Amino acid sequence: MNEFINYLNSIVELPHNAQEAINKITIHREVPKNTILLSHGEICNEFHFLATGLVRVFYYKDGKEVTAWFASQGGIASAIDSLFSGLPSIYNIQTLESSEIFSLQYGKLEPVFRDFPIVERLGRLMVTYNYLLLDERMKLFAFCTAEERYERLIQQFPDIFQRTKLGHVASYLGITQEHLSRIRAAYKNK
Amino acid sequence: MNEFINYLNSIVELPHNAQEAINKITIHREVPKNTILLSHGEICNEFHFLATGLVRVFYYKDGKEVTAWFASQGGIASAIDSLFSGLPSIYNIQTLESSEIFSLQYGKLEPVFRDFPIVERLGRLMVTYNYLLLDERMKLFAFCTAEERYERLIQQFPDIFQRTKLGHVASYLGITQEHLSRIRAAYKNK
DNA sequence: ATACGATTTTGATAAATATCAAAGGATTTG
DNA sequence: CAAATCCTTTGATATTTATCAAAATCGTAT
Repeated sequence: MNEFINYLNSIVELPHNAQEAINKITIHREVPKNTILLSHGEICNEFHFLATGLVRVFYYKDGKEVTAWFASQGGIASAIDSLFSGLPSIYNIQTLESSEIFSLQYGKLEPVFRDFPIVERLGRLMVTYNYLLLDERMKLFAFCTAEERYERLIQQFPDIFQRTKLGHVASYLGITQEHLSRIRAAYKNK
Repeated sequence: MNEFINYLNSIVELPHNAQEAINKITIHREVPKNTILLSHGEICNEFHFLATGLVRVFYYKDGKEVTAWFASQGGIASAIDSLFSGLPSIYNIQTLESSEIFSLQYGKLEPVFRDFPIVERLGRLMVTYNYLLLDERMKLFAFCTAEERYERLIQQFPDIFQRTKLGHVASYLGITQEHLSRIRAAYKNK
């Protein structure tokens, strides 16, 4: 039993042989800081569970990097556009800290789904949960100001500014680095 | 066989008995225009497939209605926050046209999942597909201007302006009605 | 057709955010 | 430790979008 299986079990309790089957198609490794796990244009066929560390998922818009997602301890990251479609991804995945990662090879999951319907359910619940997260984020963008988004972020991820550069966070919030810097400055005087 | 089962079959081919089981927990009805299918604060336990018509999913932000989603022919609509969590929803669902709707009673799905693992897969793929849709929408908001969002919308949903009021569309695009009106005006001179 | 209510557009102004440039601070490296 | 590089902040200005108010348009019921 490892952190990844632990995590999966917390969503749906898996029988031992299903755990084994998943372990067999999972790669466990320590990845140094600033490693590119996926470059855009490539096909993504794994998803990553972070036992420790920090990664970002980002894409390019008009030549600039835009952070789509951060994942840290206990979080997952992948290029879902490609993972789910089999087409090349627009996303890049990069470690921002040295990270201990469990990478599940999605392409090898099919027989596991077939042998263990419970894993199909696990997959459904995981996507569902992440849908809700994205829905939250969506609402935040659709009708909240940059400042409200900032507040929410530091609440959910208090140490993010200590762990990565401002520019990465700014694009995650959908604003420029300068604007984020000013929001933070205004915040200190409260 | 009906439109709803047809739709499900297009995602995953279902054996006949699974189709039956789903049909048994699905309500088929014609709903008049402007009907509220769900009010915020209620628990949502069904999701709706639109054979014809148009609905919007919306919530309140600072007293104002914000459209989160439109669904028309062949689309689905529900208050996913509640459907997936069992908690009261923040969303409202309203028909904008008289609509022919298949409403699947989500709470009765559990035994169907158990009897037919293929339905579990169907569920996973449906959530997955909708995750990708939401991801698209998210990217559109995170780093595209209102005008780019407008362009994308008329491309995907050319007749939306004929079918509902401007205000509903504006909040879907994350802008005010006035601003949307001006974008449209600027567009005509092209 | 006319009048009413609802919806959309237009106008003036204000607020939020971006852009570009430069100045400060950190951090790394020789 | 100093130089070089990278990152963050600050300043000035421009653009985008919101707000509030009024005018124009549309749809519908008389």
